[in-house]
Amino acid sequence: MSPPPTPATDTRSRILDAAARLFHEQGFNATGVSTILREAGVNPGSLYNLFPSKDALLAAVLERYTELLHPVVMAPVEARTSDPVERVFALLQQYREWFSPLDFRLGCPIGNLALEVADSHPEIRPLIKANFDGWIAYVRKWLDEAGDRLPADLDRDQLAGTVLTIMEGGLMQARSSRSAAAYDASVSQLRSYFDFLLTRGAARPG
Amino acid sequence: MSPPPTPATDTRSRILDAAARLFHEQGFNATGVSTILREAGVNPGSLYNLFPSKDALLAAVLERYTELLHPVVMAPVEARTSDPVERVFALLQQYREWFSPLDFRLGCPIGNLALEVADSHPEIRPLIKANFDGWIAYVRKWLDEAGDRLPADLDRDQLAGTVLTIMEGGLMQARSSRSAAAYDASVSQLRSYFDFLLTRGAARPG
DNA sequence: TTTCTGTTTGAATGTTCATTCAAAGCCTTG
DNA sequence: CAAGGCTTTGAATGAACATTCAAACAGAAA
Repeated sequence: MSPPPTPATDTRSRILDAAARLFHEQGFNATGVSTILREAGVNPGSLYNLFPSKDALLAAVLERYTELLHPVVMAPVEARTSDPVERVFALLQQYREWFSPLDFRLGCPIGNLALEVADSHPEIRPLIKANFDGWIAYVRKWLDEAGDRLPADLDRDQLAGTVLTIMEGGLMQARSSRSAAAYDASVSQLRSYFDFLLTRGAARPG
Repeated sequence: MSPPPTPATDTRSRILDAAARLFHEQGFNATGVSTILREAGVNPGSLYNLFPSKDALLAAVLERYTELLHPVVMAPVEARTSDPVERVFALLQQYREWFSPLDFRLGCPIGNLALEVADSHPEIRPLIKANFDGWIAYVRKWLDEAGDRLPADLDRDQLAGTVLTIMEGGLMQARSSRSAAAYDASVSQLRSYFDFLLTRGAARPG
């Protein structure tokens, strides 16, 4: 799973760290390779020895996000609560806690890239989709684990996707207003919807 | 309301049309001024005579979107149905009809810019927020018009914001997967939530 | 016709961009 | 120690970038 410890591993990590941070803070197009080089403490030749192009570096950053989804995003959520329904809201709460200290100046690193490079970089789009799919799969798993607390006729795939929709759409508005209110509003409405679903699940026949 | 017909009015329109289209298709940073000039059939001096900078041009594009919100976005929706609740879903349906013919290659022009330039261009962010606020205000108005069909204790501001969340978050996923499914899923869950709210409104005491 | 204001022309500017490459260095293997 | 292959160095390259400006032009006013 982890690559062999060749001399370039450190360099590769430093580049990926710097690139991921800068792409998140400034966007892909607005981040110059020279800035990545400076922040990573590396020369152009080293970067281009490891990554054939800036686009390939972006691809590597997105592959890394996929790898980090469990340890960085999902494991802390699952450690917070064991109730599958509460895990959904713990996940949404975690994003709030990550971004509200910065007044929502940054958005979701994947979502930002999704809107910036989705149709200009055909080879990147699948990597973004893979991140979204992985994220949704966890939510979907939790909804499954909720079993018959949720209505039997509920489309759980749809609902899992909607949780991501709420997170991304809410974060976008929070960023535009530099305030948590819009994010909280959407999460609060989702909670209200879940309350309804749980009532309907509890009232099931048989 | 409309500017006086000075000779530069046509030029200004052509530039704004081209810039709006290109920013939507390619993003702000990925669109070169030279491309805008070519597509608008205009020379650099003309553009810089009317707009002091590329950033100022972006600001003008966003002001124009604000002006077009009613005639282009909301009036067609209000013409489609007079039922205020159905207008919410007609609005969401309209975005689907705009973007599905292009396989969701483009996203919401405002949303795209929101994530791309929100924190690098401080003077632009309020213009994005104004667009969002105007959009939400229509939804909010419709929710008001629904009167006691909706529960009295419903936070209608929150719900109106959530409708935008669903649109933006759904569109982002539709773009990443090049498919309407993710968008439809979120709209469908919102419909289910509205059905619940309408039931609860109808069942009100008194 | 002359003057004036606003508009357009388009070549030129200087900067920043992603990328290249020959040379030097390092580290492992024989 | 010698050989060979990654790895790093960092100056150099050419393209694309946003922007400028002096000069030409257009149309209205006097």
